[in-house]
Amino acid sequence: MAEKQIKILTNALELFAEEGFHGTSTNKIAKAAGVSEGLIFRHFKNKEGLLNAILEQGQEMGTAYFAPIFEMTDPKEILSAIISIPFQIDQAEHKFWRLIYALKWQQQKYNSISFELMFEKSTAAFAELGYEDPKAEGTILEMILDGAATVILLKDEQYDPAKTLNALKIKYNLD
Amino acid sequence: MAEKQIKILTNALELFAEEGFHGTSTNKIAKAAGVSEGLIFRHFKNKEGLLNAILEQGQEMGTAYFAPIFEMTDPKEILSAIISIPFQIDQAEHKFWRLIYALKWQQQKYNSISFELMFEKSTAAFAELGYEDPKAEGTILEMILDGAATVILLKDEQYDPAKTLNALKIKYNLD
Amino acid sequence: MAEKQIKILTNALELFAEEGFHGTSTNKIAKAAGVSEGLIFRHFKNKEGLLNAILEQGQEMGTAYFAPIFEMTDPKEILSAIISIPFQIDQAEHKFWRLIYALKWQQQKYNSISFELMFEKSTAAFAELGYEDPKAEGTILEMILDGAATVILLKDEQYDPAKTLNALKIKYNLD
Amino acid sequence: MAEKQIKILTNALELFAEEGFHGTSTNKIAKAAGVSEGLIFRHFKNKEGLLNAILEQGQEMGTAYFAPIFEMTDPKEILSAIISIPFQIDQAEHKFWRLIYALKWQQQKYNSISFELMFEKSTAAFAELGYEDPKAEGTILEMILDGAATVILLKDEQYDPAKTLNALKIKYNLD
DNA sequence: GATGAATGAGCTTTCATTCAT
DNA sequence: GATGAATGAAAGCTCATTCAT
Repeated sequence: MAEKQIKILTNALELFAEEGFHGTSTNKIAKAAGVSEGLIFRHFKNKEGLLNAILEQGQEMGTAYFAPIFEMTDPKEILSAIISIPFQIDQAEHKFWRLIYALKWQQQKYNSISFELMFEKSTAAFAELGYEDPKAEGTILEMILDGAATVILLKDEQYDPAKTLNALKIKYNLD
Repeated sequence: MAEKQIKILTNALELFAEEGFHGTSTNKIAKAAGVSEGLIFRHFKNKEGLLNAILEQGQEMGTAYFAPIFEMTDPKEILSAIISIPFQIDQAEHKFWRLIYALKWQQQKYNSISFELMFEKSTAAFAELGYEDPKAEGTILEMILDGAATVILLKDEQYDPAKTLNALKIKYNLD
Repeated sequence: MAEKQIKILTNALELFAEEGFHGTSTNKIAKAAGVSEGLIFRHFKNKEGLLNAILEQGQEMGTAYFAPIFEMTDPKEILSAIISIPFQIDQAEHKFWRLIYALKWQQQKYNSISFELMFEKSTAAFAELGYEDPKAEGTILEMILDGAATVILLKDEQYDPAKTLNALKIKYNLD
Repeated sequence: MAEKQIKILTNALELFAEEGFHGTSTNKIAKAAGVSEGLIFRHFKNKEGLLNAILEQGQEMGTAYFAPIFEMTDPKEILSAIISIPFQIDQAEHKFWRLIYALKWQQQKYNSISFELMFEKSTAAFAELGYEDPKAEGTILEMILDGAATVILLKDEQYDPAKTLNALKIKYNLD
């Protein structure tokens, strides 16, 4: 991929994440990337095409988190892994996940299937561990994941990730 | 407040919640409200003024949830009340909260102070109940609230609120 | 004439004079006059009707200056009277004349016939006094009148009217 | 400068001069220039920016008139040169000066400093020539310039420039 | 007479997109 | 590949004007 193409992707990601898809003009992206506005359309055809390119590129990032979990069998290990996901987001991926979560609220189209699968996986794990209402537990875990992502992505500095994750694992007897 | 003014507010809320602030044109709002486009600007001056009017109007709704909690003293009662908040959102308020949560992701300006205060209140309650790391517990509770709101507002039909809330309370010995 | 009607006329005159006809909105006039916007149209039918009302009202002011001159017969007296006109504009009429002169530049429609007549009158006077090129002298006098009005109406404070008028009269042997 | 950019400037100048800044819509300018309306804003950012561009471009025209005068030393030559200025406006510059003079009446912002300097220069010349009240004479000259410009720019056809200028010079013993 | 809600046309401006170079 | 001029549609907003009260 050409250098300028990457610059467009990077800057578009950042702007989309911060100011929303509709709130970001192609003009602004071009200026941020130090590139002519026309070039965006040579590379991506559409503004929406640009968004999709960002999403696809991030897809791999997502499966890197999820794939290993789907191969686990020990329920405690599974839950521990799932619960740790949001706490592992590193600085480089921050903007991408911020975009993913922001898009959730804007349109239905941008909803990954991986999350659904993980929900089922966790419900099964809770069942295996003898929880009374595994489906409710799965829902709660899903909430915790969404909530953890929200807090981590929106107010990073105000909490201690290690301690928080630890307290969470204790709550599920996973420590 | 004039009848048409209310129609504008109601329809704008709905559209903003569904398609985002930037994704909703004043033209679309006017048509949805059965009103001339100019009227929007006579009543609210700005598109942003319209958003603020919606937010201010909803402010009262927010304090209705929070105010009673701030006067409670029993820690278990406090936590139980806080944890129940997202599950009490009724259909009429649904759109409003969807908008509030969507806005969280777009700019810092739209962040209520009530949430911060509630976080402190819950941390104090955890401390009083003898939790080992009250601050971490407070953070987790905040995550659960954010996550519950996310799940409730975005995929209402897929879970059983009563059972989920119950399982949550059990987890905190609040049942 | 009703009190509010006068307020509209006064404020419209002021605003038209300062910011131009097209540069002044009826909304601004209404606010300046402390009156509802609708009232303007009840009294004057049109924005242009309002302008015409101002002009007609000022017409009398104009003839007050010109009428006596048209009855004079002594050429020196005539020229002296004509030349003095712009220096006699008092504060109350200032805004009105500013509007008249500003309108000159905007459309042809607003050109008074009185000026033409005065031009002829002065040319006749110059002829009677034996000036070599009375028509050229008339043109120059017209220029001086226009120029004096321009200076007086646009930078009132920067000159001494008495001395200037005096020097002018000397130049024409009218002292 | 691109061809279309010039077309915009030329047509905007003409329209502004004839119908005023506020009386001319960008739509009308675009149509007159045979250009899309958007292009105006790509090149000039603002409607006001377009006006400024016209003014700046004309600035040079102005200094072409004034610069040589500021270097003269002979008082008679100076006065003669100053007095001739308005009579030298040629057809190509006509519209520009019409705009300049029209703007004088609308806001203070559009007032050139060159005129002030010339006023001082003429006052000094009158003093050197032994006029009794040089400041009053300077004011009168300023009036004549403004008035000449007014007559020339607004009713070009109705007078004989050569004869008028000549009569003026005689009046000042400059012939 | 007077208000202020309401309108629709038109305004300035921005936007995503195209195309010649 | 890359630019930047150019477009047309649509955006947000203002305007003069009308009308029920």
